[in-house]
Amino acid sequence: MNDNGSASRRVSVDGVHVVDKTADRPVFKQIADDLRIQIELGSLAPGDRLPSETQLMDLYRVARMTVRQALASLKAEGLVIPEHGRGVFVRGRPVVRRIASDRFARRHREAGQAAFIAEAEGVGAPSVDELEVGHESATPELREIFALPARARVLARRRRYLLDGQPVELAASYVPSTLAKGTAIEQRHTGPGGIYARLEEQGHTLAEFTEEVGARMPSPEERSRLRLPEGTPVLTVRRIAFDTNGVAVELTDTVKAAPSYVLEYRFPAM
Amino acid sequence: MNDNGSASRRVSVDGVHVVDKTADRPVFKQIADDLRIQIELGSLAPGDRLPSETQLMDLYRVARMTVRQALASLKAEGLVIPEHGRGVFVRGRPVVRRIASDRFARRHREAGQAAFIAEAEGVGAPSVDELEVGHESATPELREIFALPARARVLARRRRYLLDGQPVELAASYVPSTLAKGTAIEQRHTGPGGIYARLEEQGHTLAEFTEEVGARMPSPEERSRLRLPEGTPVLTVRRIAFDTNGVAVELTDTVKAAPSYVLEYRFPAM
DNA sequence: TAGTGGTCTAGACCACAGC
DNA sequence: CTGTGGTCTAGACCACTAT
Repeated sequence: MNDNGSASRRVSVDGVHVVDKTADRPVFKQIADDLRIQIELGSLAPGDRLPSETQLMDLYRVARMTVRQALASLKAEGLVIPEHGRGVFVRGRPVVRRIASDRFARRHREAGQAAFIAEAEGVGAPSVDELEVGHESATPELREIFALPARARVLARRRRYLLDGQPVELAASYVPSTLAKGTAIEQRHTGPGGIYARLEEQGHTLAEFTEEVGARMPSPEERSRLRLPEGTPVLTVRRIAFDTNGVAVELTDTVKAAPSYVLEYRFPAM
Repeated sequence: MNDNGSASRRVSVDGVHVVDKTADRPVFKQIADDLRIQIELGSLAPGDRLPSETQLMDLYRVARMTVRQALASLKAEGLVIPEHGRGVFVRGRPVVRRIASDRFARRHREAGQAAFIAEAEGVGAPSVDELEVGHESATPELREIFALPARARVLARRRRYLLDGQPVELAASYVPSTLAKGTAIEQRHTGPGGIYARLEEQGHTLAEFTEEVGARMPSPEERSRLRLPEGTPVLTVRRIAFDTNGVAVELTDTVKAAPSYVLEYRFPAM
């Protein structure tokens, strides 16, 4: 577990947790290890407050910046969350939302449900926020995916999804302007079944979706829009819808708070 | 982009990048913003060295810890990588490995290729490392998935995968001991086609896989085993193999360095 | 040897939460 | 008001890299 084999020792002498200041392993890492072990073993349970920085200074006989460096490690690992003026708390297990890959099944569209609504079923009250709809010039990447000529335009729909008022997902959808013109896709409300239902009405029967899943750290803007604590990565999903001619007709990029989501896929062993 | 609207200003006076120490936005965030913008705009390109901490102290007229806090933000975002004694460098775009969901197709097994080998095709020289094989008692979670009685045991295979000598993935596979007993699954080398081929030989024809994809920050142990720089999340994939009776016969948990991987899935629009 | 980042100290003042 | 974490300063010594 330790990089160099010199384990941190949890020795208590007169209430002082002794750290070995001469060891190869930095003191702040020893303190972080010590606290991490207590979290993993449950003596510091989810929701519990860690000792205050002042208390930790006394406990380990170190300067405040050393304590803060140990806490910074735990924040970066996503184990604790600091709350200004209140304390540092052990992060609770997030409520995991399982998202199954049948969320785009035609039966949902026919039932008038857009994908996010189908996902949210039974989980909470879904809503949409910060909706921006407009035509814009296609990036080179989008032009390639949609096989569009130079200077082509796309209809972009950017929005934030909320569940019970909490932001959970950022999404940006793109449809070639030529396909969107004159349809409800250009409207704020796309109608029952969402974009996909409107595309099918226009004769673009959908045949297949592809999804590319990745993960990374959020930008500061994404962190604030999703109200993410420090040390929380995001899952990115790029979904492309293809019609029966194998032509890409729609692309959606989504960004989700990672530890709160699990994406489920199933495929035959063929 | 800014939390409070007070933009950081890149004003250069006598070579000093002025930050507003009275602004609401903390100085270290203003410095981080400044550097982030230069990275995003390309005036600091991937592989470039940032100004040294000493230079940044002079540039912004702040104490060293303030500079270090700004750099710590950029590290946590995964934008830069510090190298002791050399400098802080802009992280290059990682080589993305696309992993398609046909990697478990029977044709690969029949061609004698295990999944990781099929994945690595054309990417580099794959190898396996730190292989541990042994029977152990099943966790409650595994007992539930495999529908095993209390005190049941599983065969566990833990290993690290390398590509061109670089660690890229940690994996742990589990098969109920009753299914693995007496087969090559208990051996270090499972033979052509891997575990799945052996299970099918035993009459457990595979029908379906499910995968659950998530992301989180790595533990210190995972960071060191995957040689991950700070600020790098991991993708977690749990795959379960079901036989034609709908019974779970194998489970594999994998942990991959996130920004280097994209998982691809495709499914019909039905 | 000089320059770099890594660790640590001992202070200071501030903003926020809760009594 | 007290206690909490957030920010910042001005030093110090160390370990690593490159020359």
